[in-house]
Amino acid sequence: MSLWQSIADTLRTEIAAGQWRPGNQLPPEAQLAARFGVNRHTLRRAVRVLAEEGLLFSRRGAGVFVAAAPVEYRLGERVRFHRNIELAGRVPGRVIDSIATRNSDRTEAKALAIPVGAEVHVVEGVSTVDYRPMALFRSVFPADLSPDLFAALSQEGSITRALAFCGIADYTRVSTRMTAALANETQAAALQIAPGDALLRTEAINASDGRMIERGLTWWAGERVTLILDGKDGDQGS
Amino acid sequence: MSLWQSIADTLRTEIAAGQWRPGNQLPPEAQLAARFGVNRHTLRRAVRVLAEEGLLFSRRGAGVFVAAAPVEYRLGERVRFHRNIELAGRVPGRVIDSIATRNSDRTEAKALAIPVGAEVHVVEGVSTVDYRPMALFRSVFPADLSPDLFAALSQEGSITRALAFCGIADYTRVSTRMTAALANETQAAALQIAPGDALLRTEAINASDGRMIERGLTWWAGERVTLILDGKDGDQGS
DNA sequence: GGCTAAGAGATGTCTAGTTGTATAGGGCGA
DNA sequence: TCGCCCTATACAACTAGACATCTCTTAGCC
Repeated sequence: MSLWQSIADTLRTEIAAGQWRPGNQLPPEAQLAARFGVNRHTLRRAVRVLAEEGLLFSRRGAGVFVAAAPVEYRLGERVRFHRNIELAGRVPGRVIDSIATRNSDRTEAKALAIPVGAEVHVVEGVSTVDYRPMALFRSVFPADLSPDLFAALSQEGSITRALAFCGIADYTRVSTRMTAALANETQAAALQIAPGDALLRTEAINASDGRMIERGLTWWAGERVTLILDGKDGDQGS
Repeated sequence: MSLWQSIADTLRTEIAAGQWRPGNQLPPEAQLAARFGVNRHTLRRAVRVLAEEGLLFSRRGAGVFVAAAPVEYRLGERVRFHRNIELAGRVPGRVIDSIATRNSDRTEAKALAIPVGAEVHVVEGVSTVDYRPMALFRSVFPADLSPDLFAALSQEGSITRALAFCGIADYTRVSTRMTAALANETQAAALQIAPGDALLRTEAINASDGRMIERGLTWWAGERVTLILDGKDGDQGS
């Protein structure tokens, strides 16, 4: 067996044994290389394999970390991404790739109970947990909710905060639909998974004061998340 | 006489004449093959024989080197592997194969003056000099020395540094026992010698501030090392 | 308190060079 | 014919070093 394979095995068993806890940072590559008595490149190969297996992940400039078990994401009546992730002891993050205003299509119009072609703001991006991409999202808001919404979405990293800025302090989930899908190349690249990997697609509609305010489409990296529906919450619409 | 034999003879006499000094790197195989006007495989056969004789050793990706004379390893009151080897002008190294926590057996408990079954950390690996394995070691530490010891041992390549990290800045040797043994297959493979070759087995107990902190078992490759006891130091126990 | 600059330290990537190993085949003598 | 020596080629595995890029912390300043 090659050197890097035995190193990978050693690290794997150490992680399995709990010597390195999920979320913990491993020693720097140079130190690990010294410990195993190999060149840094050889160690990196072992780390690469473990990263592909999902056991480790590395952040340039920061270090190598033990990947956490799948995130448990609770779908209740009030779903707040940042709060949800923080409650799980993880570090939430959002990267917004684009914000645009355009005319709604039929599906969006029906979901938001607005006329077909009415203006909507569309926000697209990636949600991260512990600095790893976990989901792609596309949120659609009626443009007439507030004249400030577009600016607020551009400035705030959090949708909840943007809505609060526009006077929408609270909102609840009206319906959630879930389906499975396979990642195409674009999605796979954004989520750092392989094309053809499993995705969990959710469509959520949020309302405030009886008015539909958001239709959120989310594609979750299947292997990194477990969605949880409990109690009476969850699937109410159809 | 075959080509490879005459090449081996040539190299042997050159080494004996001091043309290639101990520790020096030989030209790459390709260059040597060109010099002798043979294929690289033919040259490699000559090198292989000299390596089996102990005159040369090769490191994949690094080169072919002239083996050094036996290391002189001084057993004083303060024994520090890295420092000791560096003082001899060699390159010290340690490869840690495993780190584990388990319950102590009777022998270990007695040596460390702890209750039988008390938790100990056990570090096993290979000590190298000039990138060649020179000894197998097994160090046992009381687990209650410091809660950080396990992590420190995992991260540091040096036991001295790991102990220093846990606040044990200095330690001295309480006793050293030495016996001779024959290498079994496992040991021979790890030390890159032949089964049945001579081993030197030492048992050292180190203490700091009157507290036993380490029991170190070491199996030295007999032909690669000369242990030196001088003055009043060394064998104090029995 | 907040902002900026600087620096140390970490990973990412690239190039180059070296040994290890596998495969295939020619030549030669017992 | 068989075994051994040697050539030839290719690729895998590993080392070595340099440099880019990013992160994180600290110090200094306003």
